[in-house]
Amino acid sequence: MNATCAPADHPIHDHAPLSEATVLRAARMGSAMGEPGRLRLLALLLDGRHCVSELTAETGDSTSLISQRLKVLADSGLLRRAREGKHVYYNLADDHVRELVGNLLSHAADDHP
Amino acid sequence: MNATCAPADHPIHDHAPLSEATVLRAARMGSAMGEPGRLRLLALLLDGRHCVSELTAETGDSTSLISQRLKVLADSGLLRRAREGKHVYYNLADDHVRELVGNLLSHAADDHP
DNA sequence: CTAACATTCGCACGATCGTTAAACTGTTGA
DNA sequence: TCAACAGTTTAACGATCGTGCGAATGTTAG
Repeated sequence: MNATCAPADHPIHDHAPLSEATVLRAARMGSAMGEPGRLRLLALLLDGRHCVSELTAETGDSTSLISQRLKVLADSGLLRRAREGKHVYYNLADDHVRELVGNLLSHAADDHP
Repeated sequence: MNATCAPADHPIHDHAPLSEATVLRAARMGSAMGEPGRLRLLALLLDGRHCVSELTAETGDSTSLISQRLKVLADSGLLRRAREGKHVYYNLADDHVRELVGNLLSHAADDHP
């Protein structure tokens, strides 16, 4: 019945206006970052844009697999795609994403040194 | 054969020393954040600690389900757990995590306004 | 012991991952 | 123009993993 647990201990933060759609979009991004293979691609892309063949060479995975992973990342809004001749270049969507990925990796890095 | 795609266009960023273990830990966190139910819990916890029964009341989900989700979040390193009498309080692990979750949600919020 | 709060177990269902093979798309040279 | 080719994407399939539910099990206070 009674929902209050702590006597009086409410830090009073204002909720950002958290719509359901926002939660879904954020979860999609989190989920996209939440697989080692895709996260490794994001890490490589912190250095700047790369084309699919570069990424296949750097990771050793098949072109098909890399392409599928890139699609998930792009669909979630983390990557942007640009065709240039025979090659397709992928890049982090913006600096906000760059910061997000950087923070995630750095937090994981100095979590248990 | 030839791996170079762009003539000469290398932004020269220094890689953080990105160990495999770091990638796995980061992916685990991303994956934990990557499900709407769990992300909603993280959002609620931005305001400060909450006990399981509070979260159950605020979300309308079953205690069992909330507890399972909290376990995934805690195991990934995002949450800390503290028992206090009959209640178990959960809180974001640290300010780094608070920033991470905040960034993810805010980026998703103003992505497609 | 009982009641309140929380966690864990077993199971069914759906989602996701990687592989293989086929389909596109754009470039190059006869 | 057309055919051959490199680069990339898509489809189909089996295997694996994750999610949520309900029941059973802990844990703590009175």
